[in-house]
Amino acid sequence: MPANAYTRAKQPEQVRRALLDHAASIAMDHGVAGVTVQAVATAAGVTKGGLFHHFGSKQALIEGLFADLLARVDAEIDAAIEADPKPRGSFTRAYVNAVFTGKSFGFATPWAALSMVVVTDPSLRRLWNDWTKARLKRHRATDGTPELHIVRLAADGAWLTFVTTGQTRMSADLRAVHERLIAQTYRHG
Amino acid sequence: MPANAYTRAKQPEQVRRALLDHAASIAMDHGVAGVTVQAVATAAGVTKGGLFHHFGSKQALIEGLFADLLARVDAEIDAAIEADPKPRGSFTRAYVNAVFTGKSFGFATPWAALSMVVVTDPSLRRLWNDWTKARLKRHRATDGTPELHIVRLAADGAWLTFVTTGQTRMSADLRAVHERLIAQTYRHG
DNA sequence: CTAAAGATACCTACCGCGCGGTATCTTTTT
DNA sequence: AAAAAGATACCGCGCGGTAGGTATCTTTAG
Repeated sequence: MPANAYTRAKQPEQVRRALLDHAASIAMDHGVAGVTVQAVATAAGVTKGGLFHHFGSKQALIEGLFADLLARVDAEIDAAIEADPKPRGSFTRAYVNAVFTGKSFGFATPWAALSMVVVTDPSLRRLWNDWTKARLKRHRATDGTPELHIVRLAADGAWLTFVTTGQTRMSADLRAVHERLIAQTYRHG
Repeated sequence: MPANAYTRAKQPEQVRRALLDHAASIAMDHGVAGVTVQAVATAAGVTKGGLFHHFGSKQALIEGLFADLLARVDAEIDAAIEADPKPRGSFTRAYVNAVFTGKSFGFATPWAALSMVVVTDPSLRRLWNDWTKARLKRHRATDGTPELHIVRLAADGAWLTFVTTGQTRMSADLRAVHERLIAQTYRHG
């Protein structure tokens, strides 16, 4: 009934969420270059001014998006580790599975677009490095071997391959690599 | 002696080279975002108009740069394969060595910055994919096993790690991974 | 309970900047 | 003379960001 966006009910939490969600969506559909302040605001049904109220700068928006996505990955990996009966290599398995078939970290996620800007942007790079570093320290007892390290690196490489080939679905080749890497986490060094 | 760039001797080949070289240099120093038409032209001692005479668009400049760098990598890898006494895994070894310590493809090269735009830009992506595909087909007899595939993927992953951590030199950790991967190319599946 | 007062949410309108690109001119080369 | 090489001056566009207004919500004083 408002007809005018001015007079509608104010729901800051939902607007903030909408901004993050649409930013992620745009990144997925049109690449990171498509993530402009104007585009995100419009998609979320808000003006640029409104966006800048929630995020003081574009940088802040990107960092917010990144942190949001990272938190989901974190939860997903924790859940996977907990469900894994075998402690040794459990983190590596969770990580590999997350990369290949994860709901929040797999190929068909905003990460595909976002991972590129992570490389570019120093502050995002720091967030990512802190995360990996903390994870590594935390699972050093179960996943500290060089063999498992290489397995994780290979998963990263597969990820890179996927991104550069621009596929939308996993090829049979990648599936084979996935299986092989998982199997490798059960081998003893 | 010219004082005025107008009256200096014209050497189109060298100017073209200078444009590509400085574009690469800028990409290394200031990231891919720093590679603007103006910046490249100025660095090469030419105006924008001059640059556009050699490259009809920025896209053409980037593609030219990419092709140029790729050609060097190609040569380096060919040389490494030829110098390798053992045929089995020779391409994988050449590739891994190129990634870790290569003069034209390693960490301290313009590739670190350029690889990001490769992911973004569809046409560059195609060039890269064609290259890898051709290489893979060519060395299928000696490097076609899944084990070697994973080794190459791990090298890519290590490369990604290096880029995201923003280091300028190789860590001891990465050196260890390098050795391990090379060793793995000598193992029989 | 009510209404003023303040904070919060959001919009409209604008700005400066640097980008890629073009048109046209001058000089050199062939 | 003609073509190539390069300079100069300009343009439009979209970007991130700002200023100041107007709603709605929350708190508090009477």
